[in-house]
Amino acid sequence: MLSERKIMVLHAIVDDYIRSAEPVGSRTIARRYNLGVSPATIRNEMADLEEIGYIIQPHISAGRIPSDKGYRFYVDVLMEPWVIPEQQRSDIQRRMETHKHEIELLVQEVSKLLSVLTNYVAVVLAPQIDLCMLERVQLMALDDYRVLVILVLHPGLVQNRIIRMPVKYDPEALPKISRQLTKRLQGVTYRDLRATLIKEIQGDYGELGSALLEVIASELADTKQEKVFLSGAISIFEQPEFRDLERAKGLLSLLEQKETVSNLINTLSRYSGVQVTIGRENPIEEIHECSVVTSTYSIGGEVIGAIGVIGPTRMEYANTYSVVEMLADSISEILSELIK
Amino acid sequence: MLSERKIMVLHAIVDDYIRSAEPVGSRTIARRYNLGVSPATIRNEMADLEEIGYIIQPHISAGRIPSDKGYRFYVDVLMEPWVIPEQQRSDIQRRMETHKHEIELLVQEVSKLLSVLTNYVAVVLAPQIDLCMLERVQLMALDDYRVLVILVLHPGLVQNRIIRMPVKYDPEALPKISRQLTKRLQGVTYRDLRATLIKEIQGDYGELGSALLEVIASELADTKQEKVFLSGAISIFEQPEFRDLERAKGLLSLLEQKETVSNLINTLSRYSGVQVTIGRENPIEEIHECSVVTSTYSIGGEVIGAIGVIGPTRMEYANTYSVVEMLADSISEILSELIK
DNA sequence: TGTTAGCACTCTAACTCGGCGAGTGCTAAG
DNA sequence: CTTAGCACTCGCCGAGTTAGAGTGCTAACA
Repeated sequence: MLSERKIMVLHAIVDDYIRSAEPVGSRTIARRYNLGVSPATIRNEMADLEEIGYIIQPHISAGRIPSDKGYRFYVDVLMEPWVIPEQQRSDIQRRMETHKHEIELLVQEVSKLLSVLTNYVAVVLAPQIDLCMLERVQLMALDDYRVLVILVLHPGLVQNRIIRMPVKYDPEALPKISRQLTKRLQGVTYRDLRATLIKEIQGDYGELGSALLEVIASELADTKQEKVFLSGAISIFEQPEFRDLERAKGLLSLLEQKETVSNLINTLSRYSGVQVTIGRENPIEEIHECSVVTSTYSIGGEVIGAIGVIGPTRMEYANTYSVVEMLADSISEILSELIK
Repeated sequence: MLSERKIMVLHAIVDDYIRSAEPVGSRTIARRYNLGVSPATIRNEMADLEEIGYIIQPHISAGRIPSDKGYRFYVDVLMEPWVIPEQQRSDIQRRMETHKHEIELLVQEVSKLLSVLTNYVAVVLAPQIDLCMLERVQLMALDDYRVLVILVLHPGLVQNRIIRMPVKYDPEALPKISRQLTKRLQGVTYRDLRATLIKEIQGDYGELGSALLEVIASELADTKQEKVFLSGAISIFEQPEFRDLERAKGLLSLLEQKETVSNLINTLSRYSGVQVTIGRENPIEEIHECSVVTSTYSIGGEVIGAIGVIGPTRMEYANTYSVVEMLADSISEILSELIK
């Protein structure tokens, strides 16, 4: 549909604009990317490209910039994958390995890496326990009143909570109740745990057991909000498009709403593989001038979290794409290794 | 040393400047705070106040603004404590109670409250486990290779980690080793845990025990960095002094360095009670134009964390002071309640 | 029919400049 | 000691100007 030359012109415009953040004029293209034609010819091509909506003229006496549609074409068709140098790859691997012992540290490290490697805002959603299935329940006596409840969830995540019984209890009874609970609750997702517990209160756990269940159920937070790790929020100030304070403020205040960010990344990474969402394709108005590159990561094949990068639509798509892809893969690998 | 009237003038300047962020002129003071004298008289007083360093003239044709020394005098002498309305007090209590079941959520909530109530940047350091003493060690078999290690620390904090043994092990042996370890490690601080473990490897834990100790020691993160919860970073844009992008950037990039922030708050909150640090009194250059109000919180009398607020030197000191004081007290109370 | 040079035109960004207003310090009188 | 009066300083704001970049159109050329 597009002539070879139009594609080359579009490619040149996108590349140049990503690099310089300045509207690209016909003369610049003729000079810098030698297409073998004069500026006048390029002007004609640009007029056509504008007509079909791939590029935009901010004002009449300026060059052109890509539209969302133009970026989309670039990402889908033109972009050449960027290969991360082996050296850097192993650096990254090494830095992640260092933190593999504690999931939160690992996730935080990934977030830092993402922002450093891309120079955009990085978002990492910590492994989501909501849909994890319970593998084991263990109750442990701490003292006359307090009990430590340990919940081991399927792909190797552990939750614990100290609860306080209203009356003294018999520590001897705990192992049996633990076994019973494990049997009953195995396979229940964390999300459904509370409801299930409430049903089970009527079960044959004895007086202590029922009391325990009641306390545990009441102590479990109703909805467990997903943890979000942000890095590089400051980097938006490096982008000329956020030199305008109002716009920067808009994005920053969005980023402070962890839940919104978490929902956003979850929504955008719905499909497997790396997803690129450009400008107005985004569901949130505040980032209609941003693009988001996301991917999911998994433990042992189960998708359990997501990572993403938020930057201006004028983003280094190729580079960002590769980095997101690689980090998502790495984190999956390391986490999966842990539970083997 | 200062005449009554000079104090009134200084008070007026600080109050007005905190409110308006505009240099305060003699006429304004005469009009707004009826001291019963004319602008000319006030000008003379202002000239004196400037001479002894309490106020500053940004440029010759502007009014005066307080200097760090002026703010210091205000905080130490003039400031009238702000009483938080009972209604608000109970609102806060209620919001905190909601999250008391999970320490991290609680801490995060406090951070949000701090920033909302003060309109400045809030920092909350999560309970520091480094100096907590071990109360109990419990090993739990997960499968043929993996062991769940649970460390219960003194004032009711729990750490856990899954470790993977290089060879199959005998789950039956775990309870005994748990008991032994608990006995030996009781009272050791988390910080010293690793070193102590390495020493203990030679102990009489049997082959499995020694192997376990070795793995645990190697899996414990060397230095546990303190968790920092920030809120309201966006609020700095509400402050006219940060309308200048460069300055805002400076502060924001400082805030992204969690470790620096954590050290800062730790240093400033060294003494008990609410501490106010003004402008150049701060150890970090980036916040020489900011003031920091901090306090510590504790569990059962042991100081275990700190909270703080960072804002421009032109800060609502009275209000901020009270809010920091109250939230620090509340969090101590709730946490102490938990371990009773 | 496609390409190119030339040219008039448009629009923005940056700069200059003068006037306005707020506030001061000084002086002299009360 | 206080105050009115006054000359002076300086930052801010808006208007006007200029330079520069880029365009679209037209006409000539291959």
